[in-house]
Amino acid sequence: MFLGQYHHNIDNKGRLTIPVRFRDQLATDGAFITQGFDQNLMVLTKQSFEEIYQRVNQLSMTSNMARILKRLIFSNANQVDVDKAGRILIPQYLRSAAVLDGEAIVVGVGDYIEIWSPGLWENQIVQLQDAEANSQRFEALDLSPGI
Amino acid sequence: MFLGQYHHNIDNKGRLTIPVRFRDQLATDGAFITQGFDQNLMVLTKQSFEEIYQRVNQLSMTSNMARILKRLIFSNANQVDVDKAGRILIPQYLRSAAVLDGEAIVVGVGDYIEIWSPGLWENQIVQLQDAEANSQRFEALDLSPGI
DNA sequence: TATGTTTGTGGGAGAAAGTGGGAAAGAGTG
DNA sequence: CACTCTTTCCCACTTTCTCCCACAAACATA
Repeated sequence: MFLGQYHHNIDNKGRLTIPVRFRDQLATDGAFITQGFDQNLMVLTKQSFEEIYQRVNQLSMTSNMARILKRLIFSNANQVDVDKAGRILIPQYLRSAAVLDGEAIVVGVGDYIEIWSPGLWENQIVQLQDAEANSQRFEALDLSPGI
Repeated sequence: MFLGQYHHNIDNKGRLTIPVRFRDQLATDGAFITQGFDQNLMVLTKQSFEEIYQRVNQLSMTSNMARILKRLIFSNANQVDVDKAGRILIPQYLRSAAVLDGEAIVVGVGDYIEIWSPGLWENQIVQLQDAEANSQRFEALDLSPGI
């Protein structure tokens, strides 16, 4: 389970430190990085990535949207290894896709990890802290038992 | 069951003492802390949190609302361990989200625990003690037995 | 009242995490 | 084949964090 948010540097070789709490889950059987839907990056465990792979591949090839989605996810995907110092190497084209330069926010969102440029993450926080919107969001989810 | 309210300090390392009466329930199989709905924090047992986790994780990645919900819930969450002295470590981003600095009110609200900054808790108390409002405001909630 | 125990709080030492850079290995090019 | 540029691996430093211990206050017990 990936939880929490961490601020880390990206050095001039494009390496990003993965928070300790995330490493084991990624290092066990490899991980994949690809472009997200919101000008961010996603890091997925092998298992999660293969699930998505299956699901996306079931989409019809004749659908324009499906083809675009496939390109977005697969053409930008890359297997990543966690080095001895706990870092991953982010390819240049992904860094520019997510406007990453020097620093990044590493966010745990349950099954996978998101990587954000600090500025864009700030925008997200503003959205996330909108109390009124949140009450609607949670109503849609209906979390009544439990909470 | 978590009941009562306690005033404790947060030291400059971000550690908060958990009242003795709450410890056993949290320490057994770990606990999770996350942002609440009213500028406070919630501490949930593993069991409660996993219920939410399952629910939220089933949402589709291609839904914008689903991604926001995941970020809202998971990026602000963290597993916490109770140390030998009975304290938990509250991450920096959660301390600032709940305006915690130096002291906190730990409140038991049944299934889970809330953590408040003393000032905001005072506001709550004022609202809670408004007898006239209390006689009216809960009309909408149906507490009839047997639901 | 004296004594022992539990709870809350603070701080210090050691370990671990994060970060940067250099050298070796590899790929690409003329 | 030689050269250059990039990539990968390894080492070292600094900072942060975590674990452990110690003290003080509160409480209970005799």
